[in-house]
Amino acid sequence: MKDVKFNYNPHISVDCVVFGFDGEKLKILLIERNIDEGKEFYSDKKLPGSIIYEEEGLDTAASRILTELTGLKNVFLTQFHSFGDPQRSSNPRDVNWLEMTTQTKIGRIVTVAYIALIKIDRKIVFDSESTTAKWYDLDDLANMKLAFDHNEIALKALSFMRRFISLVPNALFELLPKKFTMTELRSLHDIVVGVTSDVRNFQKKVLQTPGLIPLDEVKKNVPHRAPKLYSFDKRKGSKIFF
Amino acid sequence: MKDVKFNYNPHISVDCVVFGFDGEKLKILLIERNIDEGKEFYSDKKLPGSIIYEEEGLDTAASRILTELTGLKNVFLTQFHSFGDPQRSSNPRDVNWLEMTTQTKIGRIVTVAYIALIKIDRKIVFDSESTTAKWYDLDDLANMKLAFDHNEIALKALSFMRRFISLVPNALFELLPKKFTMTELRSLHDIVVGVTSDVRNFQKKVLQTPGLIPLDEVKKNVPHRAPKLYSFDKRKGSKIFF
DNA sequence: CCAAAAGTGTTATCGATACACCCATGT
DNA sequence: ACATGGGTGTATCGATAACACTTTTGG
Repeated sequence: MKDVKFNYNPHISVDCVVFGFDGEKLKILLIERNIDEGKEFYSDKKLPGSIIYEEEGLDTAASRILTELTGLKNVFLTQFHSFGDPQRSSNPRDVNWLEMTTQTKIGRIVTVAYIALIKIDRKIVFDSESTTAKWYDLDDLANMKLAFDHNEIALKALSFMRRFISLVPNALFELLPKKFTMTELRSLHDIVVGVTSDVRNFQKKVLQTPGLIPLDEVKKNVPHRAPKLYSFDKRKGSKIFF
Repeated sequence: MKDVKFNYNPHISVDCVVFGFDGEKLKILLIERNIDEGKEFYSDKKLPGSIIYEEEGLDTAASRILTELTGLKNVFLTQFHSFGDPQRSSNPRDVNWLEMTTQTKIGRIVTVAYIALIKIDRKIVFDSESTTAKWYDLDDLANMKLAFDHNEIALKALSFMRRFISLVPNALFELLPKKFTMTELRSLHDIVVGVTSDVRNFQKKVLQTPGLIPLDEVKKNVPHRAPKLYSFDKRKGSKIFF
């Protein structure tokens, strides 16, 4: 063992990259951060996250964060990567903000990042204890400068999510409302995987999915032929989870 | 922000699950840990790992650990999961050992785990500063009680590795010597993926791999027909890495 | 000459792809 | 009646899977 001191004081945080789908585009949930800089307010965005509590597991921390933020429980949540560049929390604005909100002297932070997939139609409480969250187009990410290295985290989350969906397509249903149309499913799939599927072939394949249930019901209030609704029974779907 | 104290003192470690292949079986590299318990010595095994240094990135820490342990550089190394159960480092034997070797009071530890794939024939320095490492059959893992939650980590590493190889089969070449036979490649592949491939079909597919070079050379000192040798040029292989 | 593993092609089956027209509904 | 998206089947192609005998070498 080298003569190295290990008594510095790092912190561990969990951040969640929360994805949604509004029927047309992929969305990401971001928190607005307002910083009082004396002469003016500075405002930007960040991923939902928190330093983990002393006796808290990582998965537990991630679902706590989501529940505090959105009021939702039983959300699809999976860890995907940890970020520990020593410089990642060195921006003075970030450091000040952290020490203000935590009331603690903060040195280095290692962040364990999670992906969450949520049904955007579930009514969400967006004002937990003075933070506000909003959905943003994923496409706009490139033009936003998020706090810390959250741009990098979100990008990596996106590429992980795409890979994950190709591996476990059933996870797509986490992003759709309980009842959805074939077209919704297909356009979501195509956006995520980055292809344009043939309508008939897509349908053919999807109808073989165990757990997919065609309902005796059509979507209402559409200005054309009403599309059939489907739902998905998780317990019957094959789960190749981790 | 809740009224929660964040000034407890966690530590972050990086552990490496190092895989090798001896021509027949998958191997894992473990470190022998000897604990002086007063009346007797207790000895068990653990994954190679270390608390990260104060100014060290995660990937950097992982390759430092590997270099210190084996003398190897440029090893295939990829992060796969972080472990942060609050109870995971609560075994008194583990705590004592940690505090002895680090000379630091250790509370909770979050571990970022990596997978390494190495060519078992590269000559390896196994005695770095009083630790000894050895290759063990992966099959024997179930019968060994490793330190901390290292059994769990190793198991998860294995399942990650299998999935990873199915996705990026080229990574198999990281486990083979520079020159290898088709049979070696196939049996390695079959062990990892858990199938038994047809000899001819396997050959057909593999020969299409960009970067695979048949050599004008055969393996020597075999008690039967000498098999052809192949090598693999990484730069020409398609890399769907992360 | 015997044992042991290496090397080598063809056929059948299954899954993936390409493709175009009529239908139901709201305005 | 028309505009808009919904719904449906067949034929081709390519990839994967099945399958067995001859060759080389060392002992």
